Amino acid sequence: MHELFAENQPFRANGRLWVEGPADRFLGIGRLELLERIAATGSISRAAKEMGMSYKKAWDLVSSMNAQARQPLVGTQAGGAHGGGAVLTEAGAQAVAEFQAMQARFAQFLADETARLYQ
Amino acid sequence: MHELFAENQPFRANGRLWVEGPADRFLGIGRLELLERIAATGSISRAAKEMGMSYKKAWDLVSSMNAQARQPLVGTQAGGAHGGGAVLTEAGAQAVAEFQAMQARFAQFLADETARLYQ
DNA sequence: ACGCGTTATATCTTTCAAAATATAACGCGA
DNA sequence: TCGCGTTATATTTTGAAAGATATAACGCGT
Repeated sequence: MHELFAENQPFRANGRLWVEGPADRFLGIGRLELLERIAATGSISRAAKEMGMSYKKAWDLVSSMNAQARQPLVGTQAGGAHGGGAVLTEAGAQAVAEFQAMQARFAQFLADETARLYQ
Repeated sequence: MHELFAENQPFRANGRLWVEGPADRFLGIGRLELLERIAATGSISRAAKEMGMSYKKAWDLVSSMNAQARQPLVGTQAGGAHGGGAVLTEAGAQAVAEFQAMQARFAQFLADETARLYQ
C-alpha cells in the first residue's frame, strides 16, 4: 500500500497530447475527432454540429491544419451538388491513423502511470 | 523520409501531464514548480512572486492540494518570525519527487513520439 | 433564373478564468 | 503596544477565448 495515493485509488494520471508545428498546434484530440467526423459525414458543417461546435470554429481548425500540412488534410468544395462538402484527403487519412496510434500509446502510458501510483 | 511530417522536422509531439483526484486536479507541472519554489523560499508569497503568479492563485493551489491529499503537502504559519511562512511536509517532498519522476518519463515518451513522426 | 446547402469570412457578443485589489488575522520582535 | 511580512479570504476588474450572428460566394439541380 502506498502512503501518498492510497485509500480507494481516487487519484489517476491524466493528460493531453498533441502534435505542434512551428507556430500553431497541428493535431490534437479535438482536431482528430473533427477529421473523423468530416470523413464520416462528408461535411464540415455536419461534423461541427455533431460535436456541438460552431461552424466557424471547425472551419478555423481545418484551415489551420491545411495551412500547416505539406498537403491539405481536408478537401472542400463550395457549391455544387448538395451545396458542396468536404472530404478527407489521403494525407488526412494518414494523419488520422497516425495520431490515433499515438493517442493509443498515450492511453497506455497513462494507465501505466496510474498503476504506478499505487504499486 | 516520412511523407506527412517531413522537411526540417518542424513538427513535434507535446503534451501536458497531471494527476487528478475525484473532483479537482491534484498535481500538474505548475503546481509542481510552485511546491519546488515553496521548498526553496519557505514562503508561498515569495514562490508566487518568482513565478509571476498572484499570491491568491498560489494560495488557492496550495489549498487545493492540501485538501485532497491524505496529509497536507505544505505546512503554513501566519504570523511569527518574519511574518510567517510555509514549508514542504514530508508528504509534500514525496509528492514532488514522484511527480518529477513521472514528468521525466513523460518527457521521454514525447521524445520517442517525436522521433517516430520521422522514422 | 432561382433555390438550396454548403464553404468562406468578418464582426459583434458573451462567458469565464485569470488577475488585480482590498481587508482581516496572525504572532514574533523591537 | 506597535510594526512587519506573512497567511487567509472576499470582491472587483480585466482580458482573452469561445460563441453567436451576419453576409458573401459557390455551383449544381430544378
